[in-house]
Amino acid sequence: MHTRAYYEFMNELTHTSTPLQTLENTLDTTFFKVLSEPARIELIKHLLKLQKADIGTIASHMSQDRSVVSRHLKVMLQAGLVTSEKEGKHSTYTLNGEGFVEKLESILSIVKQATSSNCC
Amino acid sequence: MHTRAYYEFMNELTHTSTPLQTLENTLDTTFFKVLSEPARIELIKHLLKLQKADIGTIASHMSQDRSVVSRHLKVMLQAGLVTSEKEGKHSTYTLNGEGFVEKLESILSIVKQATSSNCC
DNA sequence: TGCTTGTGTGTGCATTTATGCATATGTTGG
DNA sequence: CCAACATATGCATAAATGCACACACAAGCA
Repeated sequence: MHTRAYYEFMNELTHTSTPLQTLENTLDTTFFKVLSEPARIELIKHLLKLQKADIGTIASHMSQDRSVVSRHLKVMLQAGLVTSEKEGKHSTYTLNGEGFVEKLESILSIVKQATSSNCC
Repeated sequence: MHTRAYYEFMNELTHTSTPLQTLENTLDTTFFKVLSEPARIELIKHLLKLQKADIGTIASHMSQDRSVVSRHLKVMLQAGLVTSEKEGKHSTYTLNGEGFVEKLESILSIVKQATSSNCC
């Protein structure tokens, strides 16, 4: 399952414009906001270890309640950082490693370009 | 002028450990928190254009008050994203483009490693 | 020296936002 | 219908923002 935001930021990766304009689009704060929360970083860590897991399993490794973990995953899902899959009663979550890396690469590329001497 | 945090994260770049441990150290939320605020992204944009500017000049391009801009710059200074320099009555701020890029590169490197199949 | 102006920063305050927790609701399988 | 899981919803708390104001400090001038 992919959200609309997921396709939007995937589309961003191939989008080109003036450096400063592209920088503003790429440095969307939502992506960073997702990563600015320690609980979500811990979530990412667990997803890396577990590869694919339901909320109950993830929550059992954390101090927070299932409902809290669910909300965090919802945010990460909207940002395209994780993908979810319904398997009957369970919903499994997986870290979107590729999307994560690609997003970082696009940010790095734009920042490099914007900070180069012959940009602005 | 460089803060203690600046040297700390510069030191991080050469620090090596197990992938998951390094990931936890590298994905420190403070760096992302700095970038999760739209006003600070706008600040970065202006610093890119102006190269080097005092707070008054920057604030004149933004809707926020000088005191607000000052506080944001303080946060970015502590994160090592900008550097400041005192020139008599004025304090000029400059975007630490190199540090920014290096930080992103180190994050990308760790995430790539952590999300590779033969990591955990 | 003493005063004033301009610049940067600290602080109190109201508001917004997000978190965590508990609980309720929804949904699927048995 | 019940059990198990996920998710939605109030609610209290904490944290950050923006604003206004006050303070600190350097520079210029009478």
